[in-house]
Amino acid sequence: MERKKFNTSPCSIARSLDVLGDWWKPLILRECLYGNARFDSMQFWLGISRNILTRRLTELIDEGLLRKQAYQDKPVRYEYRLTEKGHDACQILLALMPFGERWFFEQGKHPIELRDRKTGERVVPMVVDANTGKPLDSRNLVPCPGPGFEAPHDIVKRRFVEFFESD
Amino acid sequence: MERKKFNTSPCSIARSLDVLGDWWKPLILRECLYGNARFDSMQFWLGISRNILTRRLTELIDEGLLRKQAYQDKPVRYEYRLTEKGHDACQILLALMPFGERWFFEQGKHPIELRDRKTGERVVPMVVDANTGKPLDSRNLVPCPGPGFEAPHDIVKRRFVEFFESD
DNA sequence: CACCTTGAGTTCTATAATGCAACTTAGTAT
DNA sequence: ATACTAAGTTGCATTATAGAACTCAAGGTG
Repeated sequence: MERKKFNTSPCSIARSLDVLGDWWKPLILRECLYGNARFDSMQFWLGISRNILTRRLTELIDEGLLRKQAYQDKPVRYEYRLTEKGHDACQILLALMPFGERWFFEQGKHPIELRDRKTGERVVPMVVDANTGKPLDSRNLVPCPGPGFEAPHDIVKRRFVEFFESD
Repeated sequence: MERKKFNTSPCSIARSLDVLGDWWKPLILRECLYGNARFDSMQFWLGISRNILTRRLTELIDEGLLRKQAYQDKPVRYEYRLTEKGHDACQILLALMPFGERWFFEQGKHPIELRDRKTGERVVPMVVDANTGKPLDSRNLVPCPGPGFEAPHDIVKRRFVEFFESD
């Protein structure tokens, strides 16, 4: 059966996952972010099958995260570059880093770190509240219907009753 | 063929994806975060197949993101709760939200928003640099070998030459 | 000129994962 | 005695994935 789609789900997380929710796509974006933008090179460093890489690249282009650009003619050769949307998606990669560093490597033994391109200063991604600048703890958060919430009332009620009754 | 594993990759992103990199696991975590912690209810709201849900839940438990807890005996019934690691993984869900809101919903028409459990204040996740508190733009970042980087020198060189030559 | 190499894909095949529906099991309610 | 609920299992048809081999166009080499 075909994979379930989330592109009509009333949830930002689900819709984002529809575009990014597999193992390869975020890693392909990582390679683009790292400046490794060509087919064979990506294939080598990722260890991905070539047919799968082809498919993922066209999906990422269709979804607007990458664009294909020729870097030479005769023979024409392409590289894949991040669009603005693609760069925005990299925020999610940045959020993956501290989680991975914390749980899968010894303290202070992370294999790769980020630096500012100009200053060379170390950069450590962290998720905060945009309004207060304070770190977020998911234990203190509750989901609420936003301005775009549309659903039959009984469903809403059922859903949010469930949200709030459980603690 | 069996899915490729990234759990030995020297990359925090790849290792994180090994645990979270599919469509369902982050959504299951979302349901737990939203307080929707029981099998049938999850299955209903997610629209996931029951056998897949079973498998994903046991994987999430094995990976230490969830724990199974009985909420009644006779008959014994369970709910799934986030561990500390699971709550930490929710940071990634938080990072998915602004991306989804920006690219898949009209401005100001997001269906769900987060509020502080105590104050009720709206909370908007954002990825910043932990040191400066400034927002991060992936265009200004370069990856560098970290303290835990271990690889034959020629590989390192090839890899990072590629990193820096581009652009 | 015949052959090799490079970059970027396609095609083919065996194995694994997914979605769907139906079935199980233990205890409770009518 | 039958129905219902929660939490799964089982079986089956359809897809997706990994891996390897093949294609194609252009340039370089002996």
